[in-house]
Amino acid sequence: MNLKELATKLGLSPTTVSRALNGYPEVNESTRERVMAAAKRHNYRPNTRAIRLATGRALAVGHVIPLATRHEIVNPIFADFIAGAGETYSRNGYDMIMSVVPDEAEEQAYRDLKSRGTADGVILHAPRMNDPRIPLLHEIGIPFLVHGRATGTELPYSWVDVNNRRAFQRATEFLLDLGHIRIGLVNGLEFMDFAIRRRTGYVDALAARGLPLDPALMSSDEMTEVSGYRAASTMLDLPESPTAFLVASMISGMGARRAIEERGLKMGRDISVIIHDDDLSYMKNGGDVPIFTATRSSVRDAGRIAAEMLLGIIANPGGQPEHRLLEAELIIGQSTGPGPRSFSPGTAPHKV
Amino acid sequence: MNLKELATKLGLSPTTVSRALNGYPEVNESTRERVMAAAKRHNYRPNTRAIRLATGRALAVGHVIPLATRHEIVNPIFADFIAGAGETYSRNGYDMIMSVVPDEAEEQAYRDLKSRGTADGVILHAPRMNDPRIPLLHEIGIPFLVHGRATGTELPYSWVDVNNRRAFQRATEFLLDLGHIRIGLVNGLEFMDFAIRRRTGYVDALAARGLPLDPALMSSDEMTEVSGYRAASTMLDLPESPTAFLVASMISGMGARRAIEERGLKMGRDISVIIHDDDLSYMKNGGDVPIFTATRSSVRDAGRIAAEMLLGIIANPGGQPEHRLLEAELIIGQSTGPGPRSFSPGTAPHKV
DNA sequence: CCGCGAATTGAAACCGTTTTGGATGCGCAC
DNA sequence: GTGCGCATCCAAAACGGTTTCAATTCGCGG
Repeated sequence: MNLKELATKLGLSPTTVSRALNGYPEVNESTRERVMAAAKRHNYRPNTRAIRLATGRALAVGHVIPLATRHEIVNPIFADFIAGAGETYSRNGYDMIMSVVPDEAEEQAYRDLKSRGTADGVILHAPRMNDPRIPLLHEIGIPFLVHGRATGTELPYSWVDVNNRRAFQRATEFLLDLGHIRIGLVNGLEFMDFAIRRRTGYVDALAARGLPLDPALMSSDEMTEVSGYRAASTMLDLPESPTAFLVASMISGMGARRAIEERGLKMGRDISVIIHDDDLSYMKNGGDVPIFTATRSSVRDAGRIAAEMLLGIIANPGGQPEHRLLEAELIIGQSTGPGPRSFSPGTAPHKV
Repeated sequence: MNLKELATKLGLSPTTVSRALNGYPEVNESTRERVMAAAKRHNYRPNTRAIRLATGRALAVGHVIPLATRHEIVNPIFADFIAGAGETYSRNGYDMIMSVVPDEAEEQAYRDLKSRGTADGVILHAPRMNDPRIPLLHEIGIPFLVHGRATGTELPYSWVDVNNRRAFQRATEFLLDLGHIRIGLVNGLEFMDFAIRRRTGYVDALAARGLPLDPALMSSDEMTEVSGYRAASTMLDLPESPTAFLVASMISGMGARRAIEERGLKMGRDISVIIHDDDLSYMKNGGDVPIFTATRSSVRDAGRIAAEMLLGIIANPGGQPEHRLLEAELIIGQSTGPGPRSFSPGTAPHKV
């Protein structure tokens, strides 16, 4: 059942039927009702392919995923981000199209999205420092929104990001307030923008209290269980081992916990741990009582917001770049407790 | 730059240019070369929207993801499956479109995919027992392929699946051969088809050795760290606790390990653990020496295969349903060791 | 020299919508 | 009665390709 058939069935022209269905004002209310009713009765769905061609819009948003050596980093949070964004797209009648391409084909993938008219806009994932994709997308001239930010990029662009620096700064302060002095940082790979910012937050917090930085207490690697375990193990075996950890993800946090427990220590009592929790639907940080104390920010919400912002940009391409900085909550769980300083007499705890 | 412009620039008709580019035989070789060169020079990309309308094909495959209460189950493996499938789509010039919809809108989502012409076929994820979506897709008349199988469904359908029953049967036998008699099953939710089959494998292996089933040693829940921990803890606290576990996923395996280590036991020495490993790119089971002994089957490969099969079905809609059963490997890691039986004199170990 | 088939090209229809640019009829003010 | 504005509808032209059907040219056998 297509528009023309529906029109003849109604004794109307396709023009009128189209206008009636799309809510144009120049059609008689009674006609409109008749059309609507007939459309529903024959359950007519307009052919998307024709709409796209006629309107010149793709009614779709693209996500390019390089099949990269290192894209594992994105993966765990990817599903949730997609879920949030996809929800928004569906609600607005947009399709979400995902291009999984070999690393070296990423640029071409973006170009094709534009030149073949497959997508009206794209979301850029996992930005790195000086990310070359941002100038690229500018050059191509396709509306886009970045999930995260790219340190070092001068060109303007719209983004949504978690305040990673602030989150890790607060987490560090929290540990310091608890009396911890030696705090290990188990960070993600530091060419990723978010990891750089988290490190900055950690460094700033220590500096603000006049505490020295110890390179031995700062590690950076993929956020897997194994690498979390390794980093924590190494630090725990130091002569002056840390009494607390700041860990970049839930998964690496589980590795850190393993290292701790393997040494007969108890997390939350002997060693404090704070993780960053993306609030993934399949990886909940406990129930009402969180297992880990965490800086939490829902990546699914971020996806929703990102999609909304991008649709806004698509609708109004000329506008100013928009930014949205999401604050992470500090969730107190069972993995943190007082540190050595809180017991030393004469040392007053810092004010919060 | 569109076809018509390119044609005038070449002094040819759009017809000829189209044919030249699409490899039709009735065009002079020298003309074809001229056209190809010009197309490359002006880097002409045919407009996908127009192609779709003209050919009546969507050149896209749909994945419907219900934003469900329980779809967490799919999530962790979803990213990898998608990566595999998406790779295949890209190579074949197909788009992957994902519809994230509220639970109750799932049926409508499939109908729309067909009636609005957005997709040429769909992949059905995470089938349950008597899954109603299989008759639905039949009724709609859209080519589809199921990742997994649906016990209880009589209608024919194409699928790709891991031999879950056999994998868990072998794993159980392996533990039995090691001398374990009391083996705990930490399964996924048993309305999911794969969980049913795994349980069957476990049950069959025990039955084959004439061993009794103990309901207290069989649990079923979501595959999270916490529920793995809970299930293992409960069993370990039984008067007659198990000496080995069969666990449905890497994540719940990490929970089980925590329960074990929390009790001062060592995995691989005191308690054996076998998990199922989907070989997720962001969740590797160790490096050269796997941490967990595991039944392993790459879900990314499954995605690749699924996509290829589906494209085949789309190209040849009349054909017979195709099936592909993937065997899981048994990977020996550090989490398994001899059980109590292997020490009892007079009890010969079973043959493998 | 004519006719025929093969090779090569093109004109025009088509895919199913939207959108432009009228048409038509009617009421109403002058 | 004429002109004008308004409400309502429609024919036809897009959109950018593919595909059908026909035209043209050329070589060659009879």
